[in-house]
Amino acid sequence: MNRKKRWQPLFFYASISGGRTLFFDIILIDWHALKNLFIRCLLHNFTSLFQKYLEEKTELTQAESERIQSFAIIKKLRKRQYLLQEGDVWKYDAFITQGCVRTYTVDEKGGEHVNSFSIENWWTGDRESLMMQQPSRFNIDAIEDTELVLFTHENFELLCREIPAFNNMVNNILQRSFIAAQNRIQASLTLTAEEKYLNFVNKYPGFASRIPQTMIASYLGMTPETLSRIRKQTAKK
Amino acid sequence: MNRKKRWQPLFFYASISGGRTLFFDIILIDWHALKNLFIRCLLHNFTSLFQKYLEEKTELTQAESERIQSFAIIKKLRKRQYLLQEGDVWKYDAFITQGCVRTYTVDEKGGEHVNSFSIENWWTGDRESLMMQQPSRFNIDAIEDTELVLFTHENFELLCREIPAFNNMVNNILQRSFIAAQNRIQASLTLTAEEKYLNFVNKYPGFASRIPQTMIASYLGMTPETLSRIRKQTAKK
DNA sequence: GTAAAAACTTGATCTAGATCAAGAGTTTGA
DNA sequence: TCAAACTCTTGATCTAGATCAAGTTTTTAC
Repeated sequence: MNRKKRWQPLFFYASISGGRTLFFDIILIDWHALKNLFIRCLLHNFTSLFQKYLEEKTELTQAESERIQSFAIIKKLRKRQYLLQEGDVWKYDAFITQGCVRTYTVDEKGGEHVNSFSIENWWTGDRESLMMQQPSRFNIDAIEDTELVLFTHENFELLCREIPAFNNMVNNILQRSFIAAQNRIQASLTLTAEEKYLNFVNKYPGFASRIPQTMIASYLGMTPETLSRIRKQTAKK
Repeated sequence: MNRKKRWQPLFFYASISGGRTLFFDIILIDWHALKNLFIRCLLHNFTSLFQKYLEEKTELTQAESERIQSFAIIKKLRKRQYLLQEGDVWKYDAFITQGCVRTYTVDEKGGEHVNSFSIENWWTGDRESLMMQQPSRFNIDAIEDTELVLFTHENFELLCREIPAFNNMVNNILQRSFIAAQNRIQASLTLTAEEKYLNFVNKYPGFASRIPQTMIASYLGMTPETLSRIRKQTAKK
């Protein structure tokens, strides 16, 4: 299992009648950037991903769906831009339509500890700050350029009360988040560093190639050096 | 902060008019057992604690409250008795009225890893097994003699649908559980063994004297030996 | 296009906490 | 009531992963 090289060859060729293949060119291409480009081209309206998510997760009438959309606030983040900074009170429920975001704390020595990653089709934010209306201990910033749909918490609660299907969806997400957190605790208690990494790659395929290793190491509770060595070892096998 | 001795002296004496004190006797007494005895004497009906909890957490009509009680299944566990065993599917929502329970996994070497403790006024069970209707990876057993109120999940969901206040309470618990799990992850990533212990004692005063050290060590992700040494060190200060 | 800043790798050394072992105290159950 | 089974403590030793340091590659920004 070799490290995915960022730049990879792309071959251009044409198949001509008679079975011969005419070779044009090879260029080196950054697959990840290309994929992002495609996704952007396809999404003429980037909230449509949220629309699609709602359709999958819930059964809404047209009116309900429009009601939800009417409360949606669209937000774009450039890479490294903050969504939430430590000390601020978080006031939203946030759904990611495109991109990737990390939630982390900074300790007194300046070390960053990644608490979670969130990508398209996931929710992000600080529930504790939101619920208790207290300053957040977390920072949230964008790992890639990111697009979100925000709801103020008042609107969000209103939607929960008005639309049972929406409420069910929220409940469901919360349960899954809790289960995921439980599993993470379990992993951190029982697994070795190597097992933690393999478990992560296995559970979230795609994350590993998209998120800087330093951050993954932090998420898994180890140093970047250790992760680098583990990757080297596992690549051999 | 010295280790709490299980058997402690209790002095019997009387104050006589004129300021003299008449001394009777000293006996050694197990405060913990005595406390439990008192609690049991006071609770002529042990579901009343659940009743009290509901009254505190929610605003229910008399009818709603009776409806909830009508679905309640009372269960008693002796110390060490299982509530759930690995491989079984968990089908309830469970509220503890008295006692203490632990949730843990067993690894292939036979080592036990405590995932959580739950005491009076808390909920317990395996959400993952319940939600996905799949065999549980967890064991739950009683650390002390324990009394619970169970609801089958169907009844529980019925109550959630019927009684908005009940639904809100459940939502609230879930949010708090999720926040607690997040904080635990945070602690396990950032704190040293000693800090983890102090954080635990600080956050859950009362747990430390009630739960065997081996289990606390496991919960905190360290060996009993390490915890023993930490306790010795912090006692000095 | 290029210099500065990040991100990643590799090696040498160190340390918090694990493991192993053995004794003392406590609880359990026939 | 007493032996067996836990639970806790303490010491000696070991090790996974941290820390420190220096080189290489990749990304960023002017």
